[in-house]
Amino acid sequence: MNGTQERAEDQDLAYNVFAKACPSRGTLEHVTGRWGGLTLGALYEGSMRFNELRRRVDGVSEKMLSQTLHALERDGLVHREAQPTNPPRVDYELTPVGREVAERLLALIHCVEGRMDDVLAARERYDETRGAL
Amino acid sequence: MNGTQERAEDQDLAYNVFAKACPSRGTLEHVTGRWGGLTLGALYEGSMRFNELRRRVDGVSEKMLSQTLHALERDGLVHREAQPTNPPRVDYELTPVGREVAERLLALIHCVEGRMDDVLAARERYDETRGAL
DNA sequence: CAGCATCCAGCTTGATACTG
DNA sequence: CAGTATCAAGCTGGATGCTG
Repeated sequence: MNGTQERAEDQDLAYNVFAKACPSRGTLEHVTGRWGGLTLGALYEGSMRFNELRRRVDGVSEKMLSQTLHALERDGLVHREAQPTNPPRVDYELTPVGREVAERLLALIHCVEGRMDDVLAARERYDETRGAL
Repeated sequence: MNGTQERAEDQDLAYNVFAKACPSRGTLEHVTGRWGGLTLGALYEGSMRFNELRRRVDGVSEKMLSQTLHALERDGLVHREAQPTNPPRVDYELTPVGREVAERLLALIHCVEGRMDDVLAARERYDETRGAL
C-alpha cells in the first residue's frame, strides 16, 4: 500500500543504509556494534579515561575497547585528548555529532531495557510452543 | 560531576545493558546486529514476505535472514504469519513492541545517515594526519 | 516460495605478553 | 596508565544442496 510511497525517502537522502555499498552502513555498524554502542552510551555520561571506560563497559577487553575507540574517533564521534604526562592520561569524550548519535542510541537502549519484561515473556511463550512440537 | 548522579538511573531500571550478564544486552544485539537493524527497518515500512525482505535488505543471505527473523520473533518484536497454501506464503510484520523499537532504531539510522558528510570529512582528516606521521 | 542442514573459510574476539 | 603485538579458538556468515 505504501511501499513505494515511503521508499521515496530513500531517494531524498544522499546515504542509505539499506544499500550494501553505502558508507553509512559501516558507520552504523561502528555505532551499533557489540562495543560501539555501549562505549558511546558510557561516554554520554561524561568524559572518561581509558580504564574508566573499561570498567564501565562490563566485559570489554583492552583490545576491543582500543579498537572500538579508534573506529569511533576516526568517524568523528569521539574525541581523544591525550596529555603527555607521566603516567599518561588520556580522556575520551563525545564530539557534538557523537552526542547526537548517542542520544538516539540511548533512546533505543532505554526502549529495549524498558520492554524487556515483554521480550522475556515472548521468549518463554516461543520456547514453550516450540519445545512442545 | 554527574557520573554518580546519572548512574543512579541504572538502579531504577530492572535491566541494564552495561552489565555483562543482563538479558537486555542480548536483545540489544539482536536489534542492532548486522541484519537485525536493517530487518526491523525494512519491516517498519510494512508487512513483507521472506523474499521481499531479502531483496530489500541488500546483501543478506537466506540463512542470515532466516536466523535474524527467528531471533526477532522469539524476542517478540516480529510476528510471523504463515498461510498453509501452496506455494506457501509467509508474512512478517512488526509487533507493537517491535514497532516501538524500530522507531528508535530508525531515528538512529536517519541521524547517522544525516551526519555522514561530517563523518566522512572526519575520516579524511583522521587518515591524513595519521598517514603523515 | 519458504525455508532447513551441512560444510568450511575467514573474520572477530579474548588471553597473554610486552612497551613507553 | 594507556596502550600495541601476537596467536589460537570460536563464532559468523556465505555457498550449496535439499524439502515441503
